Amino acid sequence: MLKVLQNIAKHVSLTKEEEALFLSKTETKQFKAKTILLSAGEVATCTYFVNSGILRSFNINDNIIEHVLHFACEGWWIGDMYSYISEKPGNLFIEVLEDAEVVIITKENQQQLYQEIPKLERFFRILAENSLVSHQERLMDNLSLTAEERFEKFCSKYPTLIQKVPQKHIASYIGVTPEFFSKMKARLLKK
Amino acid sequence: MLKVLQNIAKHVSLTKEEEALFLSKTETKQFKAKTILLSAGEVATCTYFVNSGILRSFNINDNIIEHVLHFACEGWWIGDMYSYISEKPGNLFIEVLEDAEVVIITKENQQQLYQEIPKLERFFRILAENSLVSHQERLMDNLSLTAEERFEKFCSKYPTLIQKVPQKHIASYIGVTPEFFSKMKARLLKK
DNA sequence: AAGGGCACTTAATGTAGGTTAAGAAATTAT
DNA sequence: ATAATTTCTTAACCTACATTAAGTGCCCTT
Repeated sequence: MLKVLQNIAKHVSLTKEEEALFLSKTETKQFKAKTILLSAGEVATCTYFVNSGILRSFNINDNIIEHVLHFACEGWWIGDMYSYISEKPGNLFIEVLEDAEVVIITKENQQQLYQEIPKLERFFRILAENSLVSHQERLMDNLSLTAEERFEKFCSKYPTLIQKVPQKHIASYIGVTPEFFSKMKARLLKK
Repeated sequence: MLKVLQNIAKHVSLTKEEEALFLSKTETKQFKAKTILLSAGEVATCTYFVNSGILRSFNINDNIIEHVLHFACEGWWIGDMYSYISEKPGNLFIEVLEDAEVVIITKENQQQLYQEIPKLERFFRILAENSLVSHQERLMDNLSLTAEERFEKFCSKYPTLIQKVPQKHIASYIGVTPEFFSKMKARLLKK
């Protein structure tokens, strides 16, 4: 079965007809690494589900410094929620880090789906709640843990990502500079 | 009209019967300042809506240092989402900072309400999405702004809170020690 | 295979914010 | 009112992490 449907089935169960309806309102596309799916300043009109590959969302501060908000690999959803719900230009970029296949839902179609399959309202509620919890945890971690502890937590939480994405992006996600990250890593290897 | 109902009406419209049903599944209580509504280690079984007064949620690190996750005053919802959805013991305390009147919904009742009034599923989806957006913004702010900038942002976002809650809690929310916060405030006043 | 960028490392130096400690001011309790 | 606690301030000193800068390795592209 398709990965999106499997993902939805984790929280709500759709009939075959509903699944077909859902799929008819989505589009699946392939993207090469380095493709930008969304740029800061644009209004986010879509939500993305990753079938394969890796994406990241990030913003750019003072036109110089990038901050990674989120990585998304197989089975994850990603988007710019702020821009999506406010329909205002957002601050996030969404970029393909590793060749990816992505399921795309436009906001328009998502709204229609909410009318036609109210169960999806529940699904996306649960998705938002879970995402909220992990953002809360990350926020508290940033307030109370050292960079080293945050890195360890990252490693145990996303073991596959460490080998696959440039470490400067992991540094950014953790909240340190690439230089400090490199030093910290060397220190950890000595132990 | 009651504040909770007004709050719900911002996103979905209920009939009189639905409103009555909703209210029948809630309980409104008064609490004195310093009351602890939820302690770390407990399973959160309720969500709270603040009619009046001020609450805060926080965790305690290494049994010493408190970190404020959230303030909630009139018209805000508060709870321990992690514990609430996982039904595991949580890390958060919820405390009354200023005598408060609080509308309480148990998880059990909330689940029933989802069945009986599917529109509430949408309401709480929107609530979670909005909360997610503000947590994302705060996370990025913690990564990219200085303490001073975060404080200024806090002031413009929650102007009423500054006079009302002990500044050590604001320091904690911002992510600095009370001592540094005091120094920073003195510096800002000189300008 | 050579050249040009990225990504990573290392090291010197700088700074935002933490820690410790002690006293002053403001609340709260008696 | 007075004592007791909590909150806030100030100041000296400390550290985790940032900045700058230079050098190394390595994937791309042609």
